[in-house]
Amino acid sequence: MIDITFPDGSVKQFEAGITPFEVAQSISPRFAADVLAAKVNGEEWDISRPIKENASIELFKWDDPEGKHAFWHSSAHLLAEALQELYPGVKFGIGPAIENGFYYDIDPGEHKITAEDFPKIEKKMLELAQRKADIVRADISKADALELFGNRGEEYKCELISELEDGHITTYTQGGFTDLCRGPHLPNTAPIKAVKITSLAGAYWRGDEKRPQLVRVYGITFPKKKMLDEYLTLLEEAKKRDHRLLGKEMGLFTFSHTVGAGLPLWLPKGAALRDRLEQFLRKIQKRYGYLQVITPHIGNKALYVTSGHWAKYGKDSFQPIKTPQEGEEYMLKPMNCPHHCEIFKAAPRSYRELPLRFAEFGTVYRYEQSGELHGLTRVRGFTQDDAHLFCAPEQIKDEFLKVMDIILYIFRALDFKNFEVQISLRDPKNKEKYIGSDENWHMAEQAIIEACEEKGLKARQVEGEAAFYGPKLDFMVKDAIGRRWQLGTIQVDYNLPERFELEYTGADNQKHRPVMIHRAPFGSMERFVAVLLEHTAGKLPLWLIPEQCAVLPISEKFNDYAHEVAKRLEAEDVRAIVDDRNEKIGKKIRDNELSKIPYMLIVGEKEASNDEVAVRKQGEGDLGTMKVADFAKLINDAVAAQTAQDI
RNA sequence: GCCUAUGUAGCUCAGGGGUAGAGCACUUCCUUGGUAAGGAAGAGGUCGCGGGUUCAAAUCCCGCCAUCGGCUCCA
Repeated sequence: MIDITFPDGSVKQFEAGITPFEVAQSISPRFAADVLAAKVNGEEWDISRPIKENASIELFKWDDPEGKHAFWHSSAHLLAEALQELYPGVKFGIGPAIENGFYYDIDPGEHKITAEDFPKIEKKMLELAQRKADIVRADISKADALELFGNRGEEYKCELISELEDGHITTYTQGGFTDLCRGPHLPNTAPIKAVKITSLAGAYWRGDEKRPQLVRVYGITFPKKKMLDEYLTLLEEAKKRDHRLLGKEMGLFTFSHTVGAGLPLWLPKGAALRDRLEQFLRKIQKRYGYLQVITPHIGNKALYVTSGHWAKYGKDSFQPIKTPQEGEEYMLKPMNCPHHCEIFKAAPRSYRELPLRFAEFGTVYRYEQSGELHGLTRVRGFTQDDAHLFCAPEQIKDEFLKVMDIILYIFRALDFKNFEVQISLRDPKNKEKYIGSDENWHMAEQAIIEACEEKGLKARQVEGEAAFYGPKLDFMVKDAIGRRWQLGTIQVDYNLPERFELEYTGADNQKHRPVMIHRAPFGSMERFVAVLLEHTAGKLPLWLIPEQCAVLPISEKFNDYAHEVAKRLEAEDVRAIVDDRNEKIGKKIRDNELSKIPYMLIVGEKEASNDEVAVRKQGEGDLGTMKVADFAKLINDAVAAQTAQDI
């Protein structure tokens, strides 16, 4: 007999060799039917795999990420099995579960797979699933594994096997398909009831652009047909929140082939929106002792040679412009930091001035690869809400905490709840990719980790994600369809002060080197607006939205009054438009509801004679009539409440 | 940069070797209305750009550009 410890701490005895599925059955057969995966002593475990010793156990259902993971991982195998049957001779790369579904990378050989083949693949997968084949785990020696996959010409699998440790290699087989795999998996394919192949893409083998490109087949599966339908509906809804669509509909920004790819043009409403965001941040930063500076859009190439950016990113920049006479080289600035370093150097600095915080809405230009461009989230010209804090080493943590306050304040004000915090560390195996001493790297990384702990922020630490000059703390937000984008960022930099030989005089009358912190709470105005649009589905908060209300005259007789109301509202800083089209009031209400304008002010005979407006709130309906001045106050109070800076 | 797909009116899209189509939006007229679509008429496009094949190309072929979804990259 063995002791099985449950997550709540209770212990039950079972025969050695019992499986997690059987443990679940001992609790309730209905529960067992829902269990998809397990962890035994913290190790991922198939629910059909026997437990031989005393162990702690966790059981996962569909609602647990671990449950979905096993479900989709087994689905990836099912996809591979289907592809193997449909396209004999395909070679397999890897096929993991992902956040929403799974994929399998394949080398199709002479076969050509297109989107038209999806229904065929789905049908085959369902047909295979309905055979309810057991998914069987087997230990295999490295030599046997190499032989097994080698005989099938599975060069990619052999490469993976050759890197594995003998004695820790397992395969999983269902039906006629055997895969190199660590598991865990479902006990059989029966629970897979709904299948959708979602897309096809090229993907480099092992993520290396110098290696062959495989075909990545994406799919998603569910235990119920209804769940798939719901998922597809959700996807459709998400597509409507795409900032590229909303930006067009709302008249915020556009692109022009003639101006160039990745170079956004901000339309009047978008520019005004962006300006409001800038003013909002400016006010906060003023409170925090930031000093606004302005620097040119270009800089001498030498500046970037000094900073190290030329060596690192010279090829990825718009190439230098040569002056006609002297042949000097200037670059469109790809970042603001070197300029700000020069501002620091413009005067002798004393420790009494520190921390010195230079802020600038600085527009930068980067030659992003063409395939990378994406709406406003990845562009070639963008404006960072940048600032560089020059401080003494012992001030780092405090400055860091203050920046975190600003970022968290902004996220709160704009109702960003689902952000993730990531500490990006150096890849310890690839130190040559970074510049700066080991000691400085260690100090900076520790400062970030401690600052997060102090703020009680749950941060994910990721090695290899640091900038080449220092570690960073990033605030990531997902877009409408689940892609992660970095917004706010705080980066410690010991490197630039060194390269620019920045110094200040300390209390000891000696020269000291400051530390620099780069930070941008929005990240970039472009990306922030994009993510904001997707999060709000275009229903921006009242203080930001381009048009706060529309005045709707009941008939053309009241157009004059409507325009007068709008004018009076504008005078009170309320943004109003007039819908004086020759349409019935029902039509105007419908159109303005759909355009998500927060308030409609309906004016007819009654209102015109009483100096009133009939207020209708978007999505909520008629609020009754009020004086024009009272409505202006209502809007302005709401705006004041939304932008109150009670930090 | 790489792989796949797409590009027709302001928007959403249909069509397809031989007068360029619809709905919505827009303009004008009728209507003058009270909380989610009143009616009529009109205007609007070298079918992404450049080559080629053809008597004839928006349609077929090639190249380029842009865009979608990924990969790689992201100071």
